[in-house]
Amino acid sequence: MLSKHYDHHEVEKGKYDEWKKRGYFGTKDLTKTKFSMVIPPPNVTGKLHLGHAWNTTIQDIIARYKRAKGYDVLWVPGMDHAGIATQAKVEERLRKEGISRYDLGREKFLEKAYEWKKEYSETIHDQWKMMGLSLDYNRERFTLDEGLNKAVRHVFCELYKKGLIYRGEKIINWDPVLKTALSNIEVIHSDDQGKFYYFKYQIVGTSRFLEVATTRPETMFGDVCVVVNPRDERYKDLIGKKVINPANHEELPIIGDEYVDIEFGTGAMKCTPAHDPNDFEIAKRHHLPHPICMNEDATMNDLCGEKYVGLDRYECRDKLVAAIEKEGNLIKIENIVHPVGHSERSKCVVEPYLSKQWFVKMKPLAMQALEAQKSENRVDFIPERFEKIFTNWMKDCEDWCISRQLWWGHRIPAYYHKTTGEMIVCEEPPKDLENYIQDEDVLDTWFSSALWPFSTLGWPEKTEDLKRYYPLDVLVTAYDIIFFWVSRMIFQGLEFTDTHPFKKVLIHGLIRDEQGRKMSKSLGNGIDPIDVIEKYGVDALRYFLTTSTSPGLDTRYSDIKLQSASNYLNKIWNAARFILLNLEKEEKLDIDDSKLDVLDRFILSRLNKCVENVTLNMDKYDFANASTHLYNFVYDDFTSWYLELAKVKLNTADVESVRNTKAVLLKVLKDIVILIYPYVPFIAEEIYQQLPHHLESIMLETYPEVSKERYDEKSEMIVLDLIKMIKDVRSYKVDCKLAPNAPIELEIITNQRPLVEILLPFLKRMTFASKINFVNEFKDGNPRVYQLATMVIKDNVDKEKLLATLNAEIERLEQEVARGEKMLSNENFIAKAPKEKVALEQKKLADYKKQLQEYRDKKNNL
RNA sequence: GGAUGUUUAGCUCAGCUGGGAGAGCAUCGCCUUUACACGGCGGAGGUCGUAGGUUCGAGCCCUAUAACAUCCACCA
Repeated sequence: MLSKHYDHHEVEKGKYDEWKKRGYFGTKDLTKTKFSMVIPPPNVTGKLHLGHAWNTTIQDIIARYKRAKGYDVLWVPGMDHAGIATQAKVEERLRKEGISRYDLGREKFLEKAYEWKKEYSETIHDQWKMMGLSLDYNRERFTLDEGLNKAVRHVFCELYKKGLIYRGEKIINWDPVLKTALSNIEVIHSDDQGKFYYFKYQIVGTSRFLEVATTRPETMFGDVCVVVNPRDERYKDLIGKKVINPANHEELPIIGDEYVDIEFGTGAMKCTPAHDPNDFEIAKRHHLPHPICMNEDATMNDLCGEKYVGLDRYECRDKLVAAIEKEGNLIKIENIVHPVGHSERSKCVVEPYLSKQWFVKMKPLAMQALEAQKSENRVDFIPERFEKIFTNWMKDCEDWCISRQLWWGHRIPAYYHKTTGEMIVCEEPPKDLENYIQDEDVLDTWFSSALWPFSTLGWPEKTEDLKRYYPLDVLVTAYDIIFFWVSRMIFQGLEFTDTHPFKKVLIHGLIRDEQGRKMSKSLGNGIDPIDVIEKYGVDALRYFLTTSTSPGLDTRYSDIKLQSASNYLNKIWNAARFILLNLEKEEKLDIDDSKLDVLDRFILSRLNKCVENVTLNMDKYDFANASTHLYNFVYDDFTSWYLELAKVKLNTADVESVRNTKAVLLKVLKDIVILIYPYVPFIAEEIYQQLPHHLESIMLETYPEVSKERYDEKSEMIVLDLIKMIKDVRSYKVDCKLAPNAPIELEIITNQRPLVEILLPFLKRMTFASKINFVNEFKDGNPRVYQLATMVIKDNVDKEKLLATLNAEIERLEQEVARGEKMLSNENFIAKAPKEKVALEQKKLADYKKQLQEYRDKKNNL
């Protein structure tokens, strides 16, 4: 039997292992329609946070819902090796031991990285278990495992053959701390405080100077010219002349190029082709060289002269500016705020850097993806607006730099001949491998993640899983990785599988702290899901995460909402407890339709409408709305009314009625438990196991179906009338400062006496009425009008008070009548509004008028 | 510089194709009624950011505008 209070520790115990052991998480029935998802593989860098909890709970709800709906569900788990992120963590750990990765060498370092992976994948598994995720562990994958490596090599080589992957020397974003290239989206631009240095460049052969401004003086060692706009009247005569670079006193040509903005700065720009993408383009147009002036760690190289070689770029900047100032060539320094790129991982300022890297040519792939959005291969974004974010990015994304100067990752399958230097790109290493050196670089993590929807199913092999489960039905992810991941899966999927990788992508937001700030390590405002689970239970956490949120929007963590979720679960728990206390063990309880009374028909009607609304919203992946419908049903219709009224029924001597009431209670409870089960599987299973005649587990149950024949407007109307009467008596008692259980007498006038008589025992019990009399007219008191009857609460209050309440009621009705008359006297309304709406308003007006008359009569009779 | 989102009760947020403003929490009052005080019952609380427009009718549609948030972007 259920304990008095719901104890999440007790409830959660042992269930997950049991489910897993019995194989409920796997696929089995090939006759069913398939429904497939893959988990967004978490990085093996550390513990999972609330964002992961949110993301995976959504998927688990979908998986559990779809299983209950009769689908053969596949949900593939896995993790991402997270190249840069993990390597940085491992290096950091080594550094604490006083070792660098170079001390270990590639192979030994990778061993350390695998140790790290093993450690954190265990943590992640523990967390998945805690969250109750129904993942199919038999199909778990890792982005660096052998199968996925094969997929990666295949894709690389195919794209290379098609000319969609190339190696080239371009300006890329260089992270000097991690010493690797980055892709454009791994660079975070922020407006930083900086300085704008104005220098004098002496024009050769004259004593005149050209003023040039820069934010990065240290790059002056790599300058090849000064550029002005040929339409700039001030400078156009200078084109072809030369100036002295104040940094190294070398001569620089002055050239003309339309790129330069006449209005900006001094209108004369220094040009550093190897350290700025625009400058690189200019140099290319003018056939100028592109000398590099920094090393990989952003220290100055030997191009910079003895005084500066080996200095860090910022140290060099300060020294150089001081030197130029000493020579009298510094004009001024302005403080400015300008956009500066930072490495997503190391946070350091990225250095635009000329370097030989591998790139994916994006245009053709992007075009294909954009075209597909207009076809049946489209991916539906939920909410829709995220499609625009995706297409806009696709439209003008640049080539994707995929090579990383790291060790932890998929090594690029390119080989260079030791003597000839010839390069070959091939899936399997060349037979005479001893004559070749493999490319040292590894691929961007996202290169392998992009293949995740199909590589996890065995692609490029034509596996049974691939045939049956691909493409996926839905992908669930937060909006912050649309560019990194979603878009890349889409174009790779289209390119290699000829179909969209998933039909729908469900986008959710990010979780913030209670003040609405992002959770971050530096703020120390992160919340560990484990602590929340300990305090409120995983069911409450899951319920909070998926119901107090709006599609696509961020949400705030809220202790209060978790409390509230936990209270709700306790409510269901106790409703179940009450029902089970009233059931005989193993009693066979089927609803006998011929014995249903108006209350039963009422609750079954409401239940079916609830099931309809919940299902509708579950199918739209609108979990907040779905849960609200259920919540309202549980609180209002079920526990506040049917359950309370059923207590009266259970106390009667009519054995058949009692039995049927129990059957209805059980039916409603069971449906509620199954409806809420996808959100809160642990408590649902616990209650379910207490029900008579249950299956082995709630995981094997089928979702309630709507029975429209249970819809019963008349019974609803009748019970709502009863409810209204009860509520009126209750508020009357509060108004009169009477105790809720104070005895009271009621008088009723009705022309539907048989119906009303059925309601009497309930009215009596719920209002604590000592007497209810049917009368033909009221001698005094305030008549209250209902659909079925008119009712007076007998009391001995004085006339004045009665008059006051009558007047208040009359005033309210007058307002209603005025509203209706105004609306209906509007010719345009009559003419243009839908007929049903007009009819409805007319009926309402008539009702109000009738009521008003009754109240006025009563007042006059006083 | 572009783009998107948000703005509704004290707080956090719902409000579905335009047809009488809702929930949770907080607050006030009453109640230990045998499922639940992690509770029940009854209240109070809103010019729906601002200004126009469309419409018989606008929280919802359109146009401006403000504030906040986020994303994208190579201005030296």
